[in-house]
Formats: sequence, C-alpha cells, structure tokens
Amino acid sequence: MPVDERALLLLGLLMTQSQHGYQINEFIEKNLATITDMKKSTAYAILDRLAGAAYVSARAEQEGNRPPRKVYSITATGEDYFLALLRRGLSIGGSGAFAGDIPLMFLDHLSAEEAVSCLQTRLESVQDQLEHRRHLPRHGFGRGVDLAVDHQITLLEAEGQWIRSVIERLGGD
Amino acid sequence: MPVDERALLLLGLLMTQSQHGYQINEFIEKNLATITDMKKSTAYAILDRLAGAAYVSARAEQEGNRPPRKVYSITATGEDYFLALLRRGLSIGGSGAFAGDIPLMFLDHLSAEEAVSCLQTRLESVQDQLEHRRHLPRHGFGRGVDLAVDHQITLLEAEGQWIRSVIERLGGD
DNA sequence: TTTTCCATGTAACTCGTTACATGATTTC
DNA sequence: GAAATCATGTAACGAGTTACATGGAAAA
Repeated sequence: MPVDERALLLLGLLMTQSQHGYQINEFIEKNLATITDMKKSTAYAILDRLAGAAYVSARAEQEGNRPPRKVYSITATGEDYFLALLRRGLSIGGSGAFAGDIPLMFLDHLSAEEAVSCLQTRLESVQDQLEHRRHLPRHGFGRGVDLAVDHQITLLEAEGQWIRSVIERLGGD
Repeated sequence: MPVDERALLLLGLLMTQSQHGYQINEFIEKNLATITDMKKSTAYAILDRLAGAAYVSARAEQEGNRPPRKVYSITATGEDYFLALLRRGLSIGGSGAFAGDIPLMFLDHLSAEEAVSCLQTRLESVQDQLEHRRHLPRHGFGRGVDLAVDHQITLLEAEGQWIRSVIERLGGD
C-alpha cells in the first residue's frame, strides 16, 4: 500500500493557503521540479477526486474577463486525511529498492573500460544534480521544501561516492 | 525516456542461460526480492512482447506429463538490445527524486514529538532493511546481484544517517 | 501578428497489478 | 482428501502520461 504521495502533495500545498489548480501547477513547476514530476492534467484530476471525496471544497471565481478558476480549500476532513497520509509517509519512506539497481546487476556484461565510461557519465549526472540543488534558493531553516532538497543532496552525495568506489574497483582512471 | 528496467532484467537473466517463464519468476522471487517487485503476470507478458520483437526466441518443451513450458533464448538482436539498454541504464541511473521526499516537505505540520516518532519508525525500517541485506548470501566478488545489493546498502546507510541527524535537529531523545 | 499567458479539462493510450482460470501431479 | 507445485496465461481495472481543445487577453 504505497502512500498516495501526489494527493499528499496537493493537500499539503492547500494547507498553506487556498489555491486554484493553475496556481498549484505553476508552483510545482517552478519550485518542486526536483521533487516531483507530476503532470498538470494529473493534478487537475486529483483535485477533482479530492473534491469528490470532500477532502477539499471548490468555489468558482473570476477576475475581470480571465478564464474562470476553481479555488480549492482544504476541509476539516481533508486536514485529518492529510495528517494521516503525512504520518504514514514519514514513517514508511522508500522501499529500499532504488531506480537504477537493475542495470548494476549486469555490469560485468560490459568490458571494464566501457563500464567505467558509463559510470563516469552517471557520476557527472549526479554531480550536475548536486550542483543544481546546492544553488537552489533556500527558504527556511531546514524545514519545508529545503528539508526534502537536503535529503536529496545527502543521497546524491552517497550515490556519487559509491559510483567513484566502483569505478576504482574496476580500475578506472 | 525511462530505461525499460523490466525488459533489461529479463534479457539479462536470459543472457546467463535459456529459461522458461516459471523458472525466471522463481529466481526473481527467491533471489531478487530486494531489487524488484515485478509480478509474474508482468514477466510473462514482457517475455511475450520480447518474443514478438524477436529479441528472444521461444521453443516449446515438455517433461513427462508436467505442464508444457516455453523456453526462451536471447537472440543476437536481443543481445544488442540488451547491451544498449544496459549502457543507457548504467549511464543514467536514478532521476534524483526519491520516493519519500514529499512527506518530508510537510514535516512541520506535525509537532516535534510526533515528527520524531514517525522518523524513528522510519529509521527502524531502514535498519531492518539494512540488516536483511547484510545477511543475504553473497555470490561473487562485488559483481552481479551483489553489486546492486551493495548499492542499496550504501544508500540505506546514508538514509539512516540522515534520519538520525533530522531527529537530532528536532530535539529527539 | 504571431506568440505566450491564463485556466481547465477530455480522450486515447501505456504500463503494470489484481484476481482468477486451468488441470495434472505430488506432497501433507 | 486437501493443499501445494508446476506452468501459463486472461480480463478487468487503476494510475498516470501524452496530446490535444478551447478562447480571450496581453506581450513580443
């Protein structure tokens, strides 16, 4: 039973303030790109679903002659549900099976040189991702988004170290 | 374009020797539980698909009056495809977004005590997973499955350390 | 004047899981 | 006599992505 992370994310964003879908999608795109890859259609659909379940309420709104919006607010039941999802999500965490484990199993089907070259590419990608996250604007005191980014940095550092050790074992330059 | 890890896994297992689906599924269930959660029906379906694409060939076989089997062998084209998937998979690795990042974003919606309690549960789960992987029978010299398990151990250790540091920051006992 | 922004969706599709079916055989 | 093993699948479902539609207003 995987915790419904996308619903948790949307509810969490609505905990701060009532928002309409476009607004939420923009926030995700601009600030949470490293954390989630949820697509806009998906967000709209889930907001709909949450409204159907009365975890959020929706009221229509219009500004000038802009397209009409649906402003979502989290309900009392929604807050309970959010907290329940949050507790489960925090307690459980990842499954321990990480993406990218399977290719490793077959490393020895490549020559040492080729394996090293692939791993170096991977290492560079990890370094780039680290660099990117380190230059991200900080918001708080290790809370909120920053905490998640911090988590990613830690794991990316470990990943980088590990790749380097494998390259060494393979006798790379 | 996420690398097709499941196809890579099946092709990789067929690189060692020709096998029938049941055999493959058994191996996965007994030896790769920490690495993948692919279901049997899924494996059968993908083997079918790979046969359709001529990446593997299938021949029927029957032993005594057991149910007939389909023994799959990887073809020359299949080996090429396998190596291509392998190179991509090794070079790319994970996206940097890890499962369990989202709940972290909302940690401060819980009281410090409750957050600590959740994280301690998570820490215990990580420790259990570490323990389990450390007691797994080793096969080779840091190659094959062992390498993937090694990778998981490294990341789980980092995860554990990180959780401990967060607990400390929150003033946990 | 073409592009981008605003704002919400629908329809078709992919990928994978769940639950079930089959039927002989060996084990409890 | 009941249950597990062997061996392969099918059908229904669910979650999410992709590509597209809409239509006015503001920006390039």
